[in-house]
Amino acid sequence: MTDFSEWFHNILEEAEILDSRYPIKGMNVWLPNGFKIRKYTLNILKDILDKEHEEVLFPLLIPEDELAKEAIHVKGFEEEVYWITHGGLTELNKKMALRPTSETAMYPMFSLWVRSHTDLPMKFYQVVNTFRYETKHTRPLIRVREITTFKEAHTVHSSREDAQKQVEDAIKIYKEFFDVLGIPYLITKRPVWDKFPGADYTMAFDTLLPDGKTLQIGTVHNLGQTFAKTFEITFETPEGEHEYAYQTCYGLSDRVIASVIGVHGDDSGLCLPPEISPYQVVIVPIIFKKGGEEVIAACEEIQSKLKGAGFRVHMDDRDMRAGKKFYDWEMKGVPLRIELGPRDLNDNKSVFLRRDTMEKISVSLEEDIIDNVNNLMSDISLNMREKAREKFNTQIRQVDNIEDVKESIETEKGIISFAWCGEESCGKEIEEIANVDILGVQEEETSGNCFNCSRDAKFKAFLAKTY
RNA sequence: GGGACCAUAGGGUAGCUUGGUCGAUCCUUCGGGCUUUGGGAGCCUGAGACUCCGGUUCAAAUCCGGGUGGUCCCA
Repeated sequence: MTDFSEWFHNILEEAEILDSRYPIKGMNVWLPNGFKIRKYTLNILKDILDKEHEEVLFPLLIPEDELAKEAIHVKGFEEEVYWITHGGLTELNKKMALRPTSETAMYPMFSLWVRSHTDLPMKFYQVVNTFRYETKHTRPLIRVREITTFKEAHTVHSSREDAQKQVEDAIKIYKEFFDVLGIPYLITKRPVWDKFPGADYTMAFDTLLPDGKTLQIGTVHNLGQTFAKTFEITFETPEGEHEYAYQTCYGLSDRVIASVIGVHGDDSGLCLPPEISPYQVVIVPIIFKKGGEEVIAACEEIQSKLKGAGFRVHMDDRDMRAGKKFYDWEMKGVPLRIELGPRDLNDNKSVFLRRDTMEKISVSLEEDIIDNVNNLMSDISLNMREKAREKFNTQIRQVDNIEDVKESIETEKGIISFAWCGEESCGKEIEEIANVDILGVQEEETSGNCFNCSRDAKFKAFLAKTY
């Protein structure tokens, strides 16, 4: 994978994930295969969220005055809001925004819903499309004008501690989710100048793509009482007082799919975790003129067994050469391929090929195929996760001198950890010198001095080239 | 925020500098036919393109301006 950009662009098309030729910059069409990956991925997330959250759906349009209410927040988005100015030929009295995110759509309603401390906590999420007028270089799934899959959760609490705990819970939820997908991540607290507009602080998940640049794949914000004050979200305490609520919100987007593709993919194409692969098993019958029926019958039997056990199975009986089918399904990232030909049938066996290792395994047809496939699937998941994590870890390294950063990042890319004082002016300086972004900090005990300004180091911090 | 480059069949490209040879090249893809099938088969046959708007010119894929879209670099 010498040029990730090109590889990524090609694989989206070849694996029929999405069609980026839609005639609006930064807007793409989900194709059936991509849509399935998206669907199964969402199912995993929803299963986790549904334990403690309620799913809701808010309107796409936000009236101008609501969007403008929270000054800091709106400032953060003003350059990239799409506006609806007309209804038919009539110019609207009040413009309406296409949501860039839904705080200002939801919170006026929260203000109506939240009355008493007994209403709290409230935990909602929705999966919607959001719009941002990107003027720079867009790229499918990574930087788009229509985020087609924005999963945003919003919670309301009666105390600062509760909100704080929710942030931790949200991080746990996202960890669990990314672990299922085998996507490694670095969790940091974003620097103040890079937090969500209006938030007290922002926790973020970053992963690494094959070109050594980090991709932000999830964020968790503690909103404190900022929005509650703006939108008058108050509750009555047990003592009969009225207090502003405490809020959090956290989100994931299409970038999750981009990271699955980027993190696990290789020169053969996609490599999908079984959990989200549209087909988990593909059966390829090797057919000759003679004996074709027996081979097909044996394949069909395997297929129906596996389908019965709940696997997503496909038998590829297209009229082409077997080799072509092999390349095709490898490119599409199907975790397991089962080949069966007359020779195998004679020996009462079949050939398995696992996509993650490209390892061929001879499997007797007498063994319990369901157990066998089950084990392989969990093995593949596990191996993919570990392989990705290992690779990720080798790309995080510590650098002790600001002088070395620029060269280190340019030659080796990846993520650099360093001791940092935490001062904004110093941070901006580091970003300028090294031509990178500071991802954020981890708040653990740190001794020594800031590697730039030599003041006492307060944090272990991370920097990288980012998307 | 600033700058550079690019746009030719579904995808990837040649042609553009020096306008006419273009009725546009090659690979792939797609349709039909024969033959094949244990790692991208072969042969025959057919389909498919000059981004859009305007300008210069006897003549524009080719030159000029703008729109849209794409790619990259710097802040």
